[in-house]
Amino acid sequence: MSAKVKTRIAPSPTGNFHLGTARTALFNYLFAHKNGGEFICRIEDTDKARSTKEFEANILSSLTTLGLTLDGPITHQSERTEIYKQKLEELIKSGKAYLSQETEGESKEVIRLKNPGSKITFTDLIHDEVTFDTTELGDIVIAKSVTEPLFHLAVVIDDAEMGITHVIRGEDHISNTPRQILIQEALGYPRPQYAHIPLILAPDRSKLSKRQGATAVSDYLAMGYLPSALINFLALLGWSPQAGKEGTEQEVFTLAELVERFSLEAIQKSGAIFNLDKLNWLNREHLRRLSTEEQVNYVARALPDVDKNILSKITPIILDKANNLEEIKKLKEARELDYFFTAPSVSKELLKTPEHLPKVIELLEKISESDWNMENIKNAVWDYATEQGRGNVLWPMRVALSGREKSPDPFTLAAVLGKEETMNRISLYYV
RNA sequence: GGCCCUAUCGUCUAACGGUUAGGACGCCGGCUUUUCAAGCCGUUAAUCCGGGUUCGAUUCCCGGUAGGGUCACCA
Repeated sequence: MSAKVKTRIAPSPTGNFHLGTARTALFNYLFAHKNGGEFICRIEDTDKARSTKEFEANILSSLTTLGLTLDGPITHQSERTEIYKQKLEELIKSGKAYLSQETEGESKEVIRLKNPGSKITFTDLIHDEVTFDTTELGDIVIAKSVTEPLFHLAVVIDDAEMGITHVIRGEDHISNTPRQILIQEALGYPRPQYAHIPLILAPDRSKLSKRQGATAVSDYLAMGYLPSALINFLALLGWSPQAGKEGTEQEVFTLAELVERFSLEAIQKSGAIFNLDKLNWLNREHLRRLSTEEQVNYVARALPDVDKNILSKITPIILDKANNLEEIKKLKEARELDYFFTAPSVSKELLKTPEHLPKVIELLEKISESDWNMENIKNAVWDYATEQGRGNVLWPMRVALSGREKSPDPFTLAAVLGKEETMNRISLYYV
């Protein structure tokens, strides 16, 4: 009989929710759900000096926004000193740990674990057998005092007491594992299954840090990356849906679809570089899958001052040009969107062949207000444009409307601007 | 430096020991109802090196090299 699968994410609130932690959380979530188990969160706030409530709030809200729901209450290590104290006393009583008088620096007492000094081999679900010689570790410090447990001790006690069956965490913890197993054995706890996932790397293959740019999930959320896109991207970083005979070449997934396909076997052994190009592509893909209303609301986040009616007309055009909110803001700052709101002033040179404009006006005049749409506008000028050379007619028409060398096509522009505004703008250059 | 982990296109990755080494992003090129973008199509591009084992190694073993992680009274 095997116990029900239970996984956890154990962030310490000493910084905003990191991309790497998010991916670890995702893999824990996917594994638990795939196996009908539970996924929970434990806040590791034993370092009172560095932990803050603000960071904790950032971590929790990021988790929620990403859709990584928890299957149990959130626990705080700071509230569990009683159990640590009890276990610590137990260890000391049995002689497995002892009070050690430190002579270096200020002299005071800490609690050390008596290290039997053996080789420890554990099975890692991703790396297979891993062996460490623990002799060189010495007697490790497990607490500053009976009421001040250190990381390794707290982790071991909590994982065991909370019934964690699978410890899925970053590879940076792989060398911590033997010392935790030592504590585990002293306490008589069973050993959970371990899976150490490779790290996320910066483009220069170094550890992803603030130096190379944003590392917090909340930063990416603020830049307009959709939670679903972020999840999708993180999943593909180190895990492959192509592996195995059930493999697929599909790349765009929802969280539910990821749960369906996930397996630890398909996780890569080596580190993966964070590739912004791919994230942008995925964000676009997820943006396209949003409903029209959701898309308009999305664009509104970057253009809060724009009238809703206009916004709903230009949303498809904007989403054609931008991958995220930042890019939309840039379009606005570069005045690329101005022609949607105010008539441009256009130089005669840019119009190239304005002599065709009178005819264009004549043709457009025949369309009634109620029939004013892209299809009809195009039909109205198309034959004339084809006859005169399309560029000769379409170019000045488009430039009169946008004032720009580059812009959406004239039919789209005219439809968005409406009949009156379109006629006014073109009439300005009536020769 | 000790210990540990890792090594397929630029990047993310696929390939029961037998494949023209596949897909995706990006790049480059082409197509389209002017331009830009989008879209569609296509091209370019990889098994770190050296030894084994084998009829046959991307795949298994050993060594080297390179990269990463870790060596706290942080987590």
